[in-house]
Amino acid sequence: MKNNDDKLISRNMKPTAMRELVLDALLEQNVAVSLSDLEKKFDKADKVTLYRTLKTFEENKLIHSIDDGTGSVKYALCAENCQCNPHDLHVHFFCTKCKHTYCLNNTPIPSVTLPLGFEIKTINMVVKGTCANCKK
Amino acid sequence: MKNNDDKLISRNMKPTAMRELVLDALLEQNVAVSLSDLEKKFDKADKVTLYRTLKTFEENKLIHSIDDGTGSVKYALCAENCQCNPHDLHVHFFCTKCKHTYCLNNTPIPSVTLPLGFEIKTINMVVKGTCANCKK
DNA sequence: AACTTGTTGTTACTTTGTAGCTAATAGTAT
DNA sequence: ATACTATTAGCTACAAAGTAACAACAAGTT
Repeated sequence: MKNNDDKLISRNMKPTAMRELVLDALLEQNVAVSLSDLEKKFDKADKVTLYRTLKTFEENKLIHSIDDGTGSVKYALCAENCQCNPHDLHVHFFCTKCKHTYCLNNTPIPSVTLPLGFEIKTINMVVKGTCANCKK
Repeated sequence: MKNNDDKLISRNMKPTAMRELVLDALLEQNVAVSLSDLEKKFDKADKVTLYRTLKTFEENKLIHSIDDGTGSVKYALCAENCQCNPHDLHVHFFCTKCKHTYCLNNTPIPSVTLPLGFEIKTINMVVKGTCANCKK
């Protein structure tokens, strides 16, 4: 628990009970989670509070959001010192069978050359298909 | 108008008035449009009809959908003989200033190497930043 | 103890996307 | 032409996601 507090503090957030709980939940997952996933997990907790907890985490770059095309945004932990710059970003994978969204942390987003005058700030790259688990 | 009919017919759709209208609207745009954009444009037309027209177009690969992360799916015309396979796909660009979503038709999606066991079906790649128009 | 600031809970509303039914239209066979 | 069939269009209604506004609470500070 102390560990998680440190994570929160080092990202300039007060380590409240709610935040510890949500951070714990994120830590024990190997796939990205949505707001409604969290709602199901903590069915006593308020939806808006969870929502704001995620937003706060995101603002402080503890987690990043993934728009995987399912209609609900997913969230996953950032790497230790991530600043969410384009070169920090990795590819995400959505499995159409198990409906899980993975961070492919070892698959950086390839660089693209844009037309003249277009300036990149960030990239979202989602590959869809079947994951290693579902292929078996 | 005959032109558009051909486009519809060659993609196995009956050239109805509604479809011609929507196709026209898509043709005259150089940016991707959302359902609500169309609703504003044709404020006499029913939202659900527009919705289904887009769905039909998409199924028949006349247009493709783009999830640009704004929360509303955008649509844009496919190239003449597009089959929407991974190698047919191009990068999309969302300008955070003018809020327009562009098809970068000349910017194919770079290939990525996935971890073992992951099988690709399709890719969505959206670059966000400032477009050439807004940079000036 | 009173004040300030940040966090949580409640309610309520907007926007997207969509299902289900009905009405209109058109294409086909008698 | 008429009746039958299949598509397409319009209407109503609803669920889910995201979020704004405000009140209640907690915690730290003078």
